Amino acid sequence: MLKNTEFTEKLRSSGLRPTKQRLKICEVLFNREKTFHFTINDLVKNISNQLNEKISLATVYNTVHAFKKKGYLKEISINSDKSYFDTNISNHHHFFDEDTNELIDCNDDSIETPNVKKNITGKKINSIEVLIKVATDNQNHN
Amino acid sequence: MLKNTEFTEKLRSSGLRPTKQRLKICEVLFNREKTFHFTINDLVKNISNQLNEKISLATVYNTVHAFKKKGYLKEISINSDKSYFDTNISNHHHFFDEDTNELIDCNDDSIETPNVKKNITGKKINSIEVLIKVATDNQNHN
DNA sequence: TCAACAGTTTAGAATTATTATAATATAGTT
DNA sequence: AACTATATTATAATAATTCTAAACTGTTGA
Ligand SMILES: [Mn+2]
Ligand SMILES: [Mn+2]
Ligand SMILES: [Zn+2]
Ligand SMILES: [Zn+2]
Repeated sequence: MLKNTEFTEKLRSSGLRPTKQRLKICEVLFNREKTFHFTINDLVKNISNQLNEKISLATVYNTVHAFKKKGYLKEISINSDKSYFDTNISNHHHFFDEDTNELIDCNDDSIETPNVKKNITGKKINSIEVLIKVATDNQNHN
Repeated sequence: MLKNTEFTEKLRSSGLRPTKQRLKICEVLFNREKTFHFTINDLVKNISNQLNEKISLATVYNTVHAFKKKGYLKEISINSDKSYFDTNISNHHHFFDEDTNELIDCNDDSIETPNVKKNITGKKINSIEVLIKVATDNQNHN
């Protein structure tokens, strides 16, 4: 549970001005026990629920992208409809529940990061991510 | 190299009427030595290049989704901008070159499908896919 | 053979996530 | 306080995708 002044410091130290919009978004995103996944729309709803003031949609996009660039968020693409963001910035993998559209972190005891035996020449590996799609086992034969 | 009559049979056997649009799309997608990845826009361009007639965008979308539903194509989400489709329907993994936005199949000697040690209760695993993002190793410190 | 009908194609409109614009406001600095 | 770079905002623009509803076509069975 970071305080407001700590967010201020964190933002300033990464070259982002601690505006009241950014501080509020920090509260919503990082004042939590557990990490979580969200869409921009989820975040906009959370902001108007948990806080009195409104933050413009453009600012929410700007801030999320700024936080991603600074490494405070990760972006996850499951389908082309919308982007998911993750406050868990550690290297980890995901289950995606196709029934509920829910994204769930894999623990280390669920799966291990696979070993890349041959990489593409001249390229650096930026990330290795496993996505496990699951659904209820109802045998649909359409 | 399948012939037109073979595509006709394939379509009919999966409950899709072999219209001339679908047969043309089959030619463009499946009359190849190697599998490949494409976007809807790529496919539309290929159609107007390789063939005389034009197929409406709505039909291209309809057909690609129908083929995906029948298991003749796979959809891959790398970023939220657009969907990629894959004529390689086998279980395999991908490199994504962030410099060129190119999607490249992993061979079995590049990576092995990771083992899922614990699945979510009551759910069936539909797919396990690894995505390796690579880029040129130029040390950008912005 | 051919009428009937379900399935398909199509142009264009609608939807939706995201990005761009450009005017206004604010934070940090002197 | 004044200055300047940054940030916010409402709104417009963009772009991928889906929807609509009218016209067309493949299949079937009388
Ligand atoms: Mn889709
Ligand atoms: Mn994006
Ligand atoms: Zn996660
Ligand atoms: Zn592939």
